[in-house]
Order: sequence, then C-alpha cells, then structure tokens
Amino acid sequence: MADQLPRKTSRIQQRNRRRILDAALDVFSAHGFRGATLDQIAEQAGLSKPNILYYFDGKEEIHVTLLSQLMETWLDPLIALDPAGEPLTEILAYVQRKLDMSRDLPRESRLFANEILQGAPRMDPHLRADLKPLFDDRCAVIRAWMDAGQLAQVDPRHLIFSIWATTQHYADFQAQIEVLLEGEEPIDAASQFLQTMFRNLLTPGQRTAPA
Amino acid sequence: MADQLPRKTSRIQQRNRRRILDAALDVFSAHGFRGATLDQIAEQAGLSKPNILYYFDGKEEIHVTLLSQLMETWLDPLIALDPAGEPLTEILAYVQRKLDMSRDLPRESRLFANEILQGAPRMDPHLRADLKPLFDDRCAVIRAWMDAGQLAQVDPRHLIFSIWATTQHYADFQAQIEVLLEGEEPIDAASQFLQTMFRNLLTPGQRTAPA
DNA sequence: CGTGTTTTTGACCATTTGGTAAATCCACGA
DNA sequence: TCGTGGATTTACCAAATGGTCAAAAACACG
Repeated sequence: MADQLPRKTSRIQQRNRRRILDAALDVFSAHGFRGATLDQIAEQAGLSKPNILYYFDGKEEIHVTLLSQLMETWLDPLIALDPAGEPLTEILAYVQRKLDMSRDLPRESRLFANEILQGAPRMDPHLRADLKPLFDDRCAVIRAWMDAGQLAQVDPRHLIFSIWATTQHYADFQAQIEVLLEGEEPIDAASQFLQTMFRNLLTPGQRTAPA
Repeated sequence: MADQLPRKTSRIQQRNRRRILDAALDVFSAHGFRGATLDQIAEQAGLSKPNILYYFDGKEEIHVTLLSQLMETWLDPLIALDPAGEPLTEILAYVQRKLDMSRDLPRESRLFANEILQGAPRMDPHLRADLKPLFDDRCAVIRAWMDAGQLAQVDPRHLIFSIWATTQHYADFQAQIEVLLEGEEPIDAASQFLQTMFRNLLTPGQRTAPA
C-alpha cells in the first residue's frame, strides 16, 4: 500500500513542529522578522533553542514556512468569491469573511502586514505566483458584473484594495484602535459600517431615501 | 535680548542632526526599530557610528525623536478639518490630504505603521495624549453634521478608521500594490475611487441615477 | 597665529544572537 | 532487559551590534 516510506513524521515531531510554528507566529507577528529572536520563540514554545534548530534549519526557514502556510489562508476568502453568485451578496460576504479573519487571526494579519511593510522580501515570489493571478481573475469577474449593470462602475482593483485595507486595519492597527475606542470591541460596529459603505458604493442606480 | 544662552545649535549641528534623522527615517521605516542598525543609519547618513552617538544618546533616542516629529505631521490633516466648513467637502478634502501624504511621505507612513503594528510600545502615550482628544473632538464634529442631516448617519469612528485604512494602505502595502498593478502609479485612480466611495457613503438622501 | 572648543575618528568592549557539536536521554521493539 | 535511533540538552562559538573613550582633527575667533 502507499505511504510506506520510512516513518515520515512521528507523533512527537508533528506536535513539536506545530508548537514551534505557533510560538513563532506569536513572536514574528509581534516583533517582525529581525526583531524576533530564536530564544523568544524557544521560550514561547517551551523548548530549548537547539531543540528548535533540530526541527527547523534556522530562523529563516521557520519564517518562510509560516509565510507559505499564511498565503493559503490569505487567499481562501477571495477564492471563495463565487462568480456564479449574486454580485452584491458575494462582495459583502467577502468583506465579512475578511473582517472575521481580522478578529480571529490577528497574528496572521500582522505577520503578513510586517512582511509587506518591509517590502515583501520573502513573499514577493508568492505574491507574483499565487496572489497576482487570482487578483486578476477576481478583478475580471467583478468587472463583468459591473459591465452587466449588476454593480456600480468603480475600479475593481481599488475596490479590492479598499476591502483589504479596511478589514485588515482592525487587526494591524489594533493597538491604536484600542486606545481610541477605549477597549470597546470594534468588530460588530465595523461590520455594520463596512456593509453599509460597500453596499452604498456598489448598489447600481437609485438609493432609497432615508427615513 | 532673549536667546542669549550659549550657542544653542551650530549650523553644522543642525545639518548633521537633520541628516541623521533623515537616514534613520529611511532605515527604521524599511526595517522596523529592531531591524534597523546604527551602522546602517550611519552609512546612510554618511557619518561614522560614533559620530551619530555624538548627536544622539542612542538608537532609542533617534527613534523617539522621529516618532515625536511624526505625530505632528500625522495630526495636521485631521486638525485642518474645519468644523465651520461644508461637511462633505471637508471630509473629502481630508481623504485627499491623507492620500497625498501616502504618496509624498511613504516613509513616515511606514514608520507609523511599524510602530503601531508592534503594539505602539513607544507611541502609546502620544496616542493617548495627542491623538485621542483630537479624535474624540473630530468624531463629535462629524456626529453633529450627521445629526443636522448634512451627512448620512454612520459611525464617525469607523468612518475615520476607514479613511486612515484606505489611504495609508497605498504607502504601507506599496510592495504588494506594485506587484498587483505592475508598477502603475495608483494614486490618481485611488483618489477617484475613494472620492466616489466616501461621497456615496456620506451623501444624505437620494443619489442621482447613473447615465 | 594661538588657543580653547566643537566635531570626528579609530580602537575597543560587552552583550546578544543565530547557529553548532557532542554528549545524554529516552521510548520502544526484539 | 538491552540495544538503537530519534529527541533533547549542555557547553560553546563567531558574528553582529549598541555603545564607550581618549585622542586627533577641524574649527572659531581674538
């Protein structure tokens, strides 16, 4: 039968690799690549530094592994945007998914933001190979919807940018938001605001008068 | 007459301090605080490392100086929002100012983003002391406009967040945008998109039908 | 020019940090 | 029970890095 190659990854190996990646996500997302130290990751993971190096070839490899996994997670919501669905519903659902991710995966969002902020030194190939084609495809889908009169005409590329910017903001700038909202949980109000904003932007034709 | 205290800052001192801060802005905004090294800053400034330490007490002080200056620059556009002006015009002008800043001061934007991303360890007091009161005040102004029926009713806090997010995105995520737009200059199209988006969001009552 | 002051530098230091090597531990099947 | 291979640790290292210091150089100015 298949899967006969010598023990791929033992139980303990899987557990420890996952631990390390989780700890590294904590540390990298909080301090950036250069600001993170192996000692911090080791402590957070509850392992010794050399033990970490037993599972990964080095700091760089941990980071790269994290970024690779992240890329998938990051593309998922955009992939889920269904060209056959109702246009406005699809886009608003996409906004909601992205907003939920900011609430549920803030570390991932900040890891990504850190990487892009510094010029995407390690992620640039991924962006070109994975994100760019999907982005182009989704732009074409949205443009088709607009040409069919199902959505108001705006630049689809900047529409997507604005969705990314507004949703990820709640994870990436959390420190600032906490100060300004005095700790109040922002996601519910943000959701309502963003749904309104993008519905108003994208609804073609007349708008119903306010009460 | 006043200003008699012994030589405050010589010509050369001013020049070198400015050089250092400019170089430090380059390096800090590109690599974050911990990722930046004094050697990099020194090289970029065209000075020796000990000479840098002659003008500043240390890496930390350079960073703090930069952040202090940045805070003023950052608040300016929001301060310029005139409570006596025409509401929609004022807000759209604010959006444009912020967008122009992303184009003209991307390093400052990224320095700020880096600091907030890492939890605002050094800027938190500034945020509470300077940004928070201004934010609250401007929220009140906008809310008053809305209550007077001059703007559509939305949460002013999230409105401001969305303006920050969408405009700063073009500086902070420049690396990603360059990949996706294949180097095309984004600011003009972004301006048109954002003006449309916020006008549609904030215009009270009916919207004119499309052509 | 001479002298006191500011600026600059070369040599150095202590700590941090990513990484290595070898010894040790330990789970588990024969 | 013992051997064996994977897992873990202890002790290190070399490079990078923030920072110091005393001396040299440059400069201001009477």
